[in-house]
Amino acid sequence: MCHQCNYKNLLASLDLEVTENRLRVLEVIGNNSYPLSAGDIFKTLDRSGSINRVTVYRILDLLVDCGLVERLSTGGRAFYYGLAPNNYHLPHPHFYCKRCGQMDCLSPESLTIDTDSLCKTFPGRIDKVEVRVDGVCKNCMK
Amino acid sequence: MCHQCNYKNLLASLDLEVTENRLRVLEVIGNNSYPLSAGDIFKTLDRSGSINRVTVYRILDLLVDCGLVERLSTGGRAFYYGLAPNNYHLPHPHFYCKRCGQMDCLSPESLTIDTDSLCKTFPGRIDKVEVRVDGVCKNCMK
DNA sequence: ACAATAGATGCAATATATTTGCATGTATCA
DNA sequence: TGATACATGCAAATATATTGCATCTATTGT
Repeated sequence: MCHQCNYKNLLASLDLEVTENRLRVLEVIGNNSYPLSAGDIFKTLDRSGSINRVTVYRILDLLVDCGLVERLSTGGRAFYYGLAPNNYHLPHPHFYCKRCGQMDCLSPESLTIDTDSLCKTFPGRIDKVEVRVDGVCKNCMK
Repeated sequence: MCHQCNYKNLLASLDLEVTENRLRVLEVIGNNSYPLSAGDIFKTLDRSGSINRVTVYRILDLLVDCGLVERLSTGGRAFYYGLAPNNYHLPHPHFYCKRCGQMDCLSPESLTIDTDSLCKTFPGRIDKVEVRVDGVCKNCMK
């Protein structure tokens, strides 16, 4: 998703303490081309150096709250995490394979949606619009 | 969502045994104007006459598998269930209030999305496209 | 530099939603 | 009518996430 972001600066610019663990979580998410579950992230990190599962959850909550990371719901039970949309990464839909559980990013143009009129008329607050395509991926179709 | 459906016929037409419990689950879902969680459905049913929580889950799985009911993911941990789209109920997006957890149906026109080109070019199988708007509802904004 | 404070992390326990195994009851079919 | 398949219930297990509390670490004010 993003190989050029300076995660240290990103954290600092949001007045968040720049800790090793936070950087590691951000890097795993940012270096991956598709969203990962908290469990995936934990496993990856724990291999490269010990970390507690709860710490991962807490850092994910933090990063979602501050808008750096996007929490995606799947057709399955776990949330998946990817870099949040920003100037360089446009919002885009995701594909979720119900067979292998992998989530893929679809291109921002693959499914376009006009949210303007809804946002104008909706009598509450709209934070985000999530578009997820469910099915079976190429690999699992074989 | 639907007050005219004949649930007995619906089940029978799909070669499913028409049991009291299945009818009750279908009625709760169908008579409600917004999707409900398995827990909500269980509580409603258990008040009007005993039923086991697991039975509710199993019936929901069955109804989703046979296409009568749609399983929706939320920004929260539980799935919500509503009548599946059909000739009379067009597919439509949903609004999820992260504060009170209520899910509402949005009109099919409120957010339109063109899935044709994706469906034609996607190298796997596409079963459904789920569009969810997250935010805070009118009530909770007060 | 140093004590005081806030924040980050870890560990154990807990919560929540869902699923599984197995026993029993009920409907359907030959 | 008996055999079989399916539906249901109960208890236990599982998967994911959260909380409480203790401890460690970084930051701030002096």
